[in-house]
Amino acid sequence: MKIAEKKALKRESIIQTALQLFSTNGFHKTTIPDIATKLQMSVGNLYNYFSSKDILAQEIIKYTSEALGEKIRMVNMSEATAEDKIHQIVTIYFTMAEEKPEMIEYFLRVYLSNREVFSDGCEGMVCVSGFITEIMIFFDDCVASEELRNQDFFSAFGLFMGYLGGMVFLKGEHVLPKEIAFYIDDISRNIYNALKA
Amino acid sequence: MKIAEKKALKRESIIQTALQLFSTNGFHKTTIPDIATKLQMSVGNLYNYFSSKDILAQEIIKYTSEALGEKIRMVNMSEATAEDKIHQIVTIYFTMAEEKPEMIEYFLRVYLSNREVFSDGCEGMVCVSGFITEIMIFFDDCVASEELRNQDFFSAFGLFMGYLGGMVFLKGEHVLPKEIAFYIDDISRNIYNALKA
Amino acid sequence: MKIAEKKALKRESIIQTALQLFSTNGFHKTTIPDIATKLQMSVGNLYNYFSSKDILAQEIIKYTSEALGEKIRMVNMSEATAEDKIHQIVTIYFTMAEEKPEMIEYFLRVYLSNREVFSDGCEGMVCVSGFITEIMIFFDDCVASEELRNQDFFSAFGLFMGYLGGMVFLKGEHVLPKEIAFYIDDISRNIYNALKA
Amino acid sequence: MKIAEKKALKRESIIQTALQLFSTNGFHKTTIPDIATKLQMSVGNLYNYFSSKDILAQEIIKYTSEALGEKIRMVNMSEATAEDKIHQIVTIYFTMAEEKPEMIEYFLRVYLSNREVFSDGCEGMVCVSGFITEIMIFFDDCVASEELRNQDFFSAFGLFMGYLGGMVFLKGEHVLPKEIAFYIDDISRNIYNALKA
DNA sequence: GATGAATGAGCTTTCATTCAT
DNA sequence: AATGAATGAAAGCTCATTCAT
Repeated sequence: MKIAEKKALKRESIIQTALQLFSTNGFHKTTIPDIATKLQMSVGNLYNYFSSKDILAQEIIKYTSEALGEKIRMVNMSEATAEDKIHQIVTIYFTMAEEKPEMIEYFLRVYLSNREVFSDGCEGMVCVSGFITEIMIFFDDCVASEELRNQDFFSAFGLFMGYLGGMVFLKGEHVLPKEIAFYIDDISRNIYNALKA
Repeated sequence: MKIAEKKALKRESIIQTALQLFSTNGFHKTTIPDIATKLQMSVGNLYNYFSSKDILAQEIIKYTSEALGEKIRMVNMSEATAEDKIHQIVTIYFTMAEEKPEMIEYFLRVYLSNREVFSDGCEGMVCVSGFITEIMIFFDDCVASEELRNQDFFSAFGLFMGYLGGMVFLKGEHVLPKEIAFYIDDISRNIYNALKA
Repeated sequence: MKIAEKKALKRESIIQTALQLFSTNGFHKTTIPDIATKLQMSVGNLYNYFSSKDILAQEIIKYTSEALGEKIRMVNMSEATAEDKIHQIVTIYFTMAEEKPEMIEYFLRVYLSNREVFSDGCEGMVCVSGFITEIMIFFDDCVASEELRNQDFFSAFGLFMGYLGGMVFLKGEHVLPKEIAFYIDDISRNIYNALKA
Repeated sequence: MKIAEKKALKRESIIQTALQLFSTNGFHKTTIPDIATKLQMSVGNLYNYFSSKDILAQEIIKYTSEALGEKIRMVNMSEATAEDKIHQIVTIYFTMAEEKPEMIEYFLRVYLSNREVFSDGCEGMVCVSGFITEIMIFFDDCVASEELRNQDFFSAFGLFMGYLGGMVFLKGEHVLPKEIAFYIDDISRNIYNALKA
């Protein structure tokens, strides 16, 4: 294996470990030594891969947003109806919340709330554009096919992002009386009703 | 003025100042000296009112939840239609986000994301019950009058809380192309469509 | 009751409460508010009786030394043999350690170890002279009657004070396998053997 | 020199410096910055060696107890009479009080009196077992050879520890009219008389 | 005499980052 | 590339003492 490849692999393993720790314990409660220890790596070497804790946090949000966006791209490329696509997106989101909760939790507990960490380097929403772009494509397509009502994109985006994020937050607080998967149908239907033409 | 009254007033002024600083700069980036300085008060004296930074944060979320819940109680007590009530709630929320943004931001940037701060003392959602209870009453009433479809409460609650919170988050990120008030009608309509019978 | 009397009574109740708290929790771990609270008294008022925490600690050691000295004075005034007097003193000391352990513990845990507190006001051993004086009289009497060997007073005093204090320390550490009273005979005998003519 | 060796050396130099400061100024009056400054070391780095001030205090008592125990082990291994061994132990103790007073003072002024510091980690007397064990061996040997009277170990241990400690305390208070060495013969004789068969 | 809110210096501890090896 | 000892500023919190009421 080439050196560059090995480096890329290690870079990704750092991202994944840090992602998990940040999500679970919070950005400020996770220390660089914590991350290094879990990786069985020295702190000094970690700094060879990411030049600061903030930069690391920013790379994680890009990575996560890209991963989520990629899944939604599949939906966009399919020939399904709007109603069906909504159901698929909700399913993807909640499945991820079940199987890789750290990704969604990172949005909620790290990105959302540590403005100062992301202000230099993630202005606007550039670091989450991977995800937003796909939602935008989905929405535009369905408006073009006259399945969804034409309205300001952010009204629709806020619904998706806020609703799904909110449910995962409630899950994280252990206040949901049922498994998150139970809500997929209800929520898909609510979203479709809200947006349909 | 009685001493007890003066103490209560000072207590509230601490809550309001801390609320603003926590919302703006984040919980971990706001120090006790920051709060004391802004209040022209000594650090030691602040601890005569709140025994720790965490306790202060918890008292703030209770205070905020109560204040928001009270406004929604007005709506619940009115004789309006479901569609109208939704519009009123959205208006209240966005008006508050415009006029007292720190309250909503506190939910998003402090309460939502610093689990460890609220885990001892705000288990479940007891510290935000003031707000949740009113949303629950609103929803139950409208289901009873057959204006809204009967479904799991959390599916509906997640929609409200998540959607509105999401929009305010986007506002805070300065990515919304229009004033937040502009979205009131669209969003009310979306929510009503999502939930109507 | 005269005002002066009331004041004296309150003064003594402060001494006793502070004595107990200092002995149990240590000088530095006991706060003035702790003492005031236990006395149901305001901190401000406590300062009307003792002008500082250090002064209070000094008054306590004088009080304690006086109380202990008084008991030994009884022994000195009796007509008993040296061997008997030693037994009586040991009994007094261990009985006190059982019934009012805070007095002995105060010697061990407060007076012994917080030099800086007693350096201004209790130089030499003036604050414990009440106790020392009586031991000195006891020793001189028994030497005069040729029951005890004549030797440097401090060699004898160190034996008494150190031995008895050491046993009470061991008691406080819960390492003694028996009740402290069990050791009275052994220890009296050891001391008598050590000092007898 | 290996890194591990250098670390061990530094660890010991911290122990010695802290030992001296704690003994002289008391545990609560000695701050971590005081210790770091004297070592020309940063505060943060000191915490790389000892995870808290309490832990440091505990390591010191173990170290001191071990050092003292080792000297007494020499006596135990010699073929001397009981009377002679007592004289040797007293000499060792007083010589140390003269030459390395901080070790003895640490027992008296730090270990003896700051119970809360040692309660978690030094329960019973485990942290001073190095010293106690040797005294126990000395006593058992001399009882076995019928030179000393058989009695409860703690009666004998309290005599040694308390008497010697008491004398060093008096020395520290500057109330002894003579050098401490002057008392060696008297005290050895008193102890021997107290314990002999 | 009595109150307790107020002060603020000072404490222990943490942690992102650097750099000699 | 890899190590981890070292730095030091800054955090949360405490508490003896004062003083207006």
